[in-house]
Amino acid sequence: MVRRFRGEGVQKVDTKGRVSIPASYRTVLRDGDPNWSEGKMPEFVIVYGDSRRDFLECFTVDAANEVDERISRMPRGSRKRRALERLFNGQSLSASVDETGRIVLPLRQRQKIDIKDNAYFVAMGDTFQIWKPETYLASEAPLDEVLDTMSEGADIWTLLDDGEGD
Amino acid sequence: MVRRFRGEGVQKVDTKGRVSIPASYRTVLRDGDPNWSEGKMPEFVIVYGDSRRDFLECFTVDAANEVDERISRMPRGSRKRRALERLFNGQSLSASVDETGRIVLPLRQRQKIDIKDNAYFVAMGDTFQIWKPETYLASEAPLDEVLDTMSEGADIWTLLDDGEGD
DNA sequence: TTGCATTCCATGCTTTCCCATGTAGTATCT
DNA sequence: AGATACTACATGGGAAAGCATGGAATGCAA
Repeated sequence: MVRRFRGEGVQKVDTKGRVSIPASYRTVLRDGDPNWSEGKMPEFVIVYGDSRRDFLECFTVDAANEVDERISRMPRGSRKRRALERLFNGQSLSASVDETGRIVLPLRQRQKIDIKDNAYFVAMGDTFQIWKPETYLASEAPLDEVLDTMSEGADIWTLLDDGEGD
Repeated sequence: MVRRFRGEGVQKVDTKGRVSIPASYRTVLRDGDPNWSEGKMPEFVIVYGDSRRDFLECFTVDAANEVDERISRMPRGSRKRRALERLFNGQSLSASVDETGRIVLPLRQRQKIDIKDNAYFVAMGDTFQIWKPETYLASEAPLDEVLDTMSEGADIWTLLDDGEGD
């Protein structure tokens, strides 16, 4: 079992686009980078996608390789495969953490998700996401309904037993 | 059957957020950590959740993996799954017991449940919870009603036979 | 030579590490 | 039984390391 990203929070983005990767994420990135060795800093993959995506999705090298592999098992030339290839190979970039624990988010990507000077990091198990804080809050609002409509005092973990459902 | 957490009680929290994990819990944490080996200290996962939660919920690594697995079997992108992912991946952190049997509760999490210098530990079978003592007492009050309504001298274990119910 | 990206250095703060102490409870010895 | 030695646990403090962040200096290219 591989170590998983955990936790969420805001990080500052300076005028040059530099952002600190939360320290706890860095160790996961390191563990997930087969090329990493003592003294070097880990690399990872940022998928930004097309205009429909309003966040950046970040993969460890291992996780990215796994996705690549799964794509390569799809029927060559199928529409689904081509769509995934465009997203995952085309609309992505690789990044490398620097000695101070930061990466530089290129202007293009910052503009894409409309980030100014704060970025919201959210762990998602084997990936993590980078959002404009306001966008994230808004996107999560619908989920609050799920919680709100649960009977008072009910334990959210009961959702685990609900099987399918919406 | 895995070993289960038992017992409850207060522990001091110092100015740095350090709290001793009750010794009896530590052995359970150790047994529930597949990565544990002689000499190392066990890790576990703390779920803090959103503003609706006023306690911290702690999972052994094994228990956390099981939850992760169950989440991963839910339909991708469904609201329930996303709510659980946010809770379990995003609003959580992993902790590691140190050589003196303590963990550090980050300031953010302490403030979230309004803990100052005492924390109340409550065993819940395969998890345990950390509460602000006063909050816990208040939350337990409703349960007293259950007992109050039982006929005088009745054995509380009869509840076990009542089946589902409220 | 102005704009942007990459390095290097600087700082305040948080977290970790290491060592120390008090107190039970238990074991050992006489 | 009583005194002494041990051990495990809960807790505290100070020093060192790590982290998030900002700014200046350097390199490079349109």
